[in-house]
Amino acid sequence: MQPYILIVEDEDALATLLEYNFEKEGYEVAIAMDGEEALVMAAERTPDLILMDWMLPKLSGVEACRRLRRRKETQATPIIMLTARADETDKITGLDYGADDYLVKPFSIPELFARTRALLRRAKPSLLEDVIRQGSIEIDNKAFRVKAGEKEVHLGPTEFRLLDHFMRHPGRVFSREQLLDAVWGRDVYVEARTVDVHIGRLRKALKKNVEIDPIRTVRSAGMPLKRPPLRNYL
Amino acid sequence: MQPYILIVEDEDALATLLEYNFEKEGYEVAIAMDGEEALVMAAERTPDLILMDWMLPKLSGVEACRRLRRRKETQATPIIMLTARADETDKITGLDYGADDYLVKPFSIPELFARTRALLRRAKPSLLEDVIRQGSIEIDNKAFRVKAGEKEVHLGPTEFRLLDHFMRHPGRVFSREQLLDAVWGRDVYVEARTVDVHIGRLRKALKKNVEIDPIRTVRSAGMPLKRPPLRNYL
DNA sequence: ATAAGCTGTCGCAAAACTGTCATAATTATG
DNA sequence: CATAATTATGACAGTTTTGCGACAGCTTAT
Repeated sequence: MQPYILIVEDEDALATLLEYNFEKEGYEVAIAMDGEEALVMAAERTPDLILMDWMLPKLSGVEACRRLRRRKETQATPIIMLTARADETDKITGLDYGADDYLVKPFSIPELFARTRALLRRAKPSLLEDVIRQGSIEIDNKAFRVKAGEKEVHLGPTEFRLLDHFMRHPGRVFSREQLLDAVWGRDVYVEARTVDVHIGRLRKALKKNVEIDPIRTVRSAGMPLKRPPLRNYL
Repeated sequence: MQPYILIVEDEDALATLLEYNFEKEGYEVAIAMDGEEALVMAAERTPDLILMDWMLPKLSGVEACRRLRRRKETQATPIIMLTARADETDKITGLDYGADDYLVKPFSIPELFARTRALLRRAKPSLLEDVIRQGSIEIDNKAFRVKAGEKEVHLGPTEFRLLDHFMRHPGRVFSREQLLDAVWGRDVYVEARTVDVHIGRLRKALKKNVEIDPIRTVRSAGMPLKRPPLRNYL
């Protein structure tokens, strides 16, 4: 499953920016606007990682952090602190507050991702697992293998990446353009219909071992709509 | 449906860049090259959000902004200002000009998206909502799925958009013309009666799993009145 | 150099959707 | 209750879009 991240940030713009980026990266995101809300939300559903601002209304990040540590469920949950002042950083990672890492604003999104992944890898390696399962299909990014049903299936590189993309975004519908962007890469000039061909190849390869077609086609008609999408199932 | 954004920017390169990115992100985009055009276009069709350059030919962004605020339709429309100079920023969000947010050039596209989403969430949350439930019907815009009762229903693109439109405006009555505008798109020439046919198809599709007809017909007369409507029920 | 595996394009057939009409049903009205 | 208005629907012919086999160009392994 996708890692579930709780972002605790009162500044709307930053919260949204983070939410946007994390979601795009494949995380499931929730936002709390202050320390109290954070505690409530964390209690409701234990996050896999918490991203918390140092300064927060109602209940400061420090205090929230401390209380989270007291609860059994969130005791080991990785917490990354965001702080505006570099001179606070020492204290943060100290034993006092129990944050696992910190970033000084402004920070770069890629760096945040890197640290997030690092902590997640340590705390919940399974979440970053290279093996994704979806229904009766299983894809292993590390070993470059795919199993459908029980048997192993051989896919070409492109089909593999395509399947991987679908598996990482279950249930979502993508337009040919989006798939080209995500699977072929931006700035690659390929005919949009080419996607169809590869979808076809992927389907054919999977079909041999799987009953129902895992890929659903969503049609869109001409004029007013701009999305002729293709999507992953379950 | 997709949020409709009006971009007011005279510099062609930037305008195109923005258009490209927003469309890719799933927005419907229109571009105005100067302040006057912006006013005209905003009057023609009220945008869900306006992105406006600070410096514009004919009518400055500031003035355009002010005038937009005077009109009832655009009074609450979120406006993001783009400015080249950081030292102007204070004034922008001040009460004087009424912009809701601003960005200093150069800005990053993700940040622009983030702020856009933030403002839209505040102003029109329903626009960003992916799944809408209404009674026993559920429509998922991300996955392009519709559930009625418990079962999944397959709809053609037009029926899907039609249902989506109804679901987003529960209880409201629309004339055939309004539906054509909203669902088919402006400037599409289709016989008004065609709406009936699609309503029929939609009904038939839903009927299979839902007891009562969720779409109510409201009759009205021809000439003097402009509303022979069809509407969504609860 | 040859074979084998992949890729991106085409083109055509199949399938899915559309918009109109004509006709049946309904609802309003006097 | 009969008539006029309006909407519901089945049928249909025309389009648009997707599925897919065929093919030629490349790259890599042998």
